[in-house]
Amino acid sequence: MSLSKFFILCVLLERPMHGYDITSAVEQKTDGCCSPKEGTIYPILRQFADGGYVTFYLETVSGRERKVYTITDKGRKAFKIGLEEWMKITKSLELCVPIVERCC
Amino acid sequence: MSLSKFFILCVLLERPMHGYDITSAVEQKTDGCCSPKEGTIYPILRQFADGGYVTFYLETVSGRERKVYTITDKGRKAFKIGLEEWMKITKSLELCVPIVERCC
DNA sequence: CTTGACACCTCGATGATCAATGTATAGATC
DNA sequence: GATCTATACATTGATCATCGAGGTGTCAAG
Repeated sequence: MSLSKFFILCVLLERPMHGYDITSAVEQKTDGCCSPKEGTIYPILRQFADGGYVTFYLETVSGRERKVYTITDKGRKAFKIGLEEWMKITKSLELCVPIVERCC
Repeated sequence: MSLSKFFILCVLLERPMHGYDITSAVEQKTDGCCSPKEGTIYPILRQFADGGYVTFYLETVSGRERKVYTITDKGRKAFKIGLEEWMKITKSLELCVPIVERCC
């Protein structure tokens, strides 16, 4: 799973969101390190919807139509696996912290 | 910085290594989540050498020639920045742990 | 009535990565 | 002594991920 996909699932975990909103949520969440553009997220969201990782419903807010995406159980499980991997890697990365502190 | 680049710098932080060795070190370090292939690491290592992030010397071990790569201060600094970003993201990801524990 | 923010989308180009292949040596196995 | 496996370098074309730029349309502010 790419980082973009991982973080899209991550922000949807908090609350349902529409695509445009997801972009800024991911950027915020990752402190600007991961900021997927529209050309990235819309294809991923369709993939996610096709694969059953998210569902969406249409909403019309002041004349503008939105697709609001909600994460499914399948999506949550996929994210959980990714999260466990992230934390496992974090543990071994923590050993590097004192080394870089010493050198830089 | 891609994850492959990040983890290559990470394993070189521990000790100088030759390319073939880096592959398995990264795979170990990341628990198999990130396992860059030869077609990935050799171009990156050349990029790193060109950019001054690593240096290398030639070594001949039982007839076989090796390039042993050592991380430089510049490489360490670059890794440090990546590591700080990683840890910052980890902090906000930690908020997700109780949520996925509850749901899955 | 134009500009900017919102919200969707697509497409070609670029970049990252993989899978496959090639070269060569050492040492083990048969 | 032929063959196989592991080590070690490297390149190549294919594929996948992502970006940048553009297009559509609405609404509100200036």
